[in-house]
Amino acid sequence: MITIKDIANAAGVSHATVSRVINNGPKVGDETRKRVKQVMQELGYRPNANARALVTQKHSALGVVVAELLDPFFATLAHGIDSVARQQNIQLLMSAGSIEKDTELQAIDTLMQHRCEAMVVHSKALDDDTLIEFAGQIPGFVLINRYIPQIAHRCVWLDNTAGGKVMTQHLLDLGHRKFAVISSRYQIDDPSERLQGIRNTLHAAGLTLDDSHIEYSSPDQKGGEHAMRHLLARGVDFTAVLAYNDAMASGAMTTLSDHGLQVPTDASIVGFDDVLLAKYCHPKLTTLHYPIEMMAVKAAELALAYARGEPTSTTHTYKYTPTLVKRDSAAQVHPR
Amino acid sequence: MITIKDIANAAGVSHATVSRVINNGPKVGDETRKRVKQVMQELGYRPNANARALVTQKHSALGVVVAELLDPFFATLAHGIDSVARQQNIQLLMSAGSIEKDTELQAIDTLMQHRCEAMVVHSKALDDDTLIEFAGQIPGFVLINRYIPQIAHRCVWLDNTAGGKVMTQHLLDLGHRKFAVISSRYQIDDPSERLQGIRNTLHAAGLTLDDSHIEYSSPDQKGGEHAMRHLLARGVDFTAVLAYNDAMASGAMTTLSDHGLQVPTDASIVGFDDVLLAKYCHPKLTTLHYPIEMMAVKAAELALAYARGEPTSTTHTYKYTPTLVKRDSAAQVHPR
DNA sequence: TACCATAAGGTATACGTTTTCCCTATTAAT
DNA sequence: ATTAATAGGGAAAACGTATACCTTATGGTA
Repeated sequence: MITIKDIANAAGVSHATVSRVINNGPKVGDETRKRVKQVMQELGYRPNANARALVTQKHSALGVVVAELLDPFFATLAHGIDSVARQQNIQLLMSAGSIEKDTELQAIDTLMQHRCEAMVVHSKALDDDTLIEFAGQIPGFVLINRYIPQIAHRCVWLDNTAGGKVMTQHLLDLGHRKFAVISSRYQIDDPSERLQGIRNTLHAAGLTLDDSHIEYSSPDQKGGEHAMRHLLARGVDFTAVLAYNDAMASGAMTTLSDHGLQVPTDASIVGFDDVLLAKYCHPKLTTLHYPIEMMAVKAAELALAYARGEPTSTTHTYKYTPTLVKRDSAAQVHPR
Repeated sequence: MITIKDIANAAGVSHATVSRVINNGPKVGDETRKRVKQVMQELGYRPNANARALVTQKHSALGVVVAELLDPFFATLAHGIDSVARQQNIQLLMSAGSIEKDTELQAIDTLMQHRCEAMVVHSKALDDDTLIEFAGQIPGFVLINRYIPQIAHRCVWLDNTAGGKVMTQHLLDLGHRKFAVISSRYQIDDPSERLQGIRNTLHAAGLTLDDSHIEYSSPDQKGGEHAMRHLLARGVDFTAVLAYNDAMASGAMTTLSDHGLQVPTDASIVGFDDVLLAKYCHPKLTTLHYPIEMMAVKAAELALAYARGEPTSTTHTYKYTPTLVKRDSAAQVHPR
């Protein structure tokens, strides 16, 4: 592999000069600059990124830790990050953390070994303290989909409680009074925050949500089917279902349909996330749009800005709110 | 950041010994080894991956170039690669190449700048010669979804022609004789190969496919809708539709439904890829399963093996064949 | 006892950059 | 004409690690 010295020899200058040309540094004449560039071109020089990172003590790449690449939600997230990385001509170092403590930890650790200065992390398994410590060590450490007060200016997050509120209010407005909830069984904040939003809103309307009307399951299609089967088996009385996400909502609809129940005639259902699925399942899902791509872009920009040491407002915080997308799965309550 | 020398001092050994401990090298006594490890633990030592890559002249990461992270197809691909990377405890360097010559070139170039030895590349925009040259320079250069004879042992690819054949044969078996094809307008090999398979099979059955029965459009939902609109507008007579992929098939179904036509009663339709969408659209798509995850795993393993210089069979080639998944969108031809 | 093989570990160099400090002409200022 | 400033560029150190080569005990063997 051809190095800076080869260029220096071929161009009859010192390797310092070549380095200056590469970095558009000062102290090199127009003519020399041109000649060196010419030689680099001819010899097909490719700077050694590792040597560079070593001497500058920082890796130029943007590190990304997501839970699971397969999930369309994370694909969208990755896409958002990629778009700013590409725009700023920056490489992506990506790992999947699979919502397990060890894996997430290891993913971040590897990034640190590369002396990665900017990273966007989606962590659900690690505790606040651990993340706060990382934030202290890594200039461009930004969390996505998580809010930790102590490092609020490093968090780009969704207001789940508001989401719970919006979806519930929509169903209330449609005249529904009997609710069932299909939630995620994972012990992360999101489900409980959304549930809280739901509870608050029902409470304000003079209703309460009995625990027996909540079913917990895995946050995917299968889990949705499963949860709905339980709800029906237990004879829970409802006209509206609040699902943790679109996948669960879609699964629930499958089960309803298997039992001869029509959506939205016999029951309304509202999802969360607004992934592709929501548009293509039948009936089309009324759901909450999760502006994840927008959030990902913000997170990436933030991470890179912090890494560069740019003065970013520490007071400003990055909260996003999901918005209602009305489609066909939720309708006016059907009079019995 | 704490280095190997700090460890050496604290443990009262030379930094060479510390390095040996890190790499599980020989020439270090059990006791010393333990002590050094202890110190590393205490001081929270994190090896500098850049220094390492510099001195060893190679980056340990596995490079990945895909077209577009958003596409579930590539998400699945990425997932397959990630699974082997994780298993072998290797980091992923990922870029999106977006099927543009420059971007793909730049993605590979960046990977080379990092002296990445193993890479799985999905390139549709670069020409054979360019890729052959990269293969010559990079030990672990593996192409996925592309076949180039000169570097056959570096290619993990799908037999598109066989795919075209299988889908056509299935519809023939169901009694269909009037076909329409919805293809991709991109000038890459896949569409024409699949079309070739379709043509061959029809020919063997004594039928021909008139050019007017083929509609080219962008390979997504919108493209499928658009193509089907054209087909209907032009009054093309068909009972079966062969779509380039599931997204187009799904779009085509939307248009059919908008025109009051039932699938599969009025027209059968077969997709390609078997992405999530195929299972969740309505009716469920009969399609060809693209074993992309399996292929991605193979490609990643291959890339890493080549990079390590392991003796891999140069004679063996990695061709995969899509398999038919029967669902609800294709049925016995309806008697008029 | 003398010799050698071996185990354990140290010394020093190289990897390819960036960057600080220094040197030498040339030009501008007095 | 002399000095100061500046532009252009070179020499060398540093980044953190791996490793080839060297040194020193120690134990075994003839």
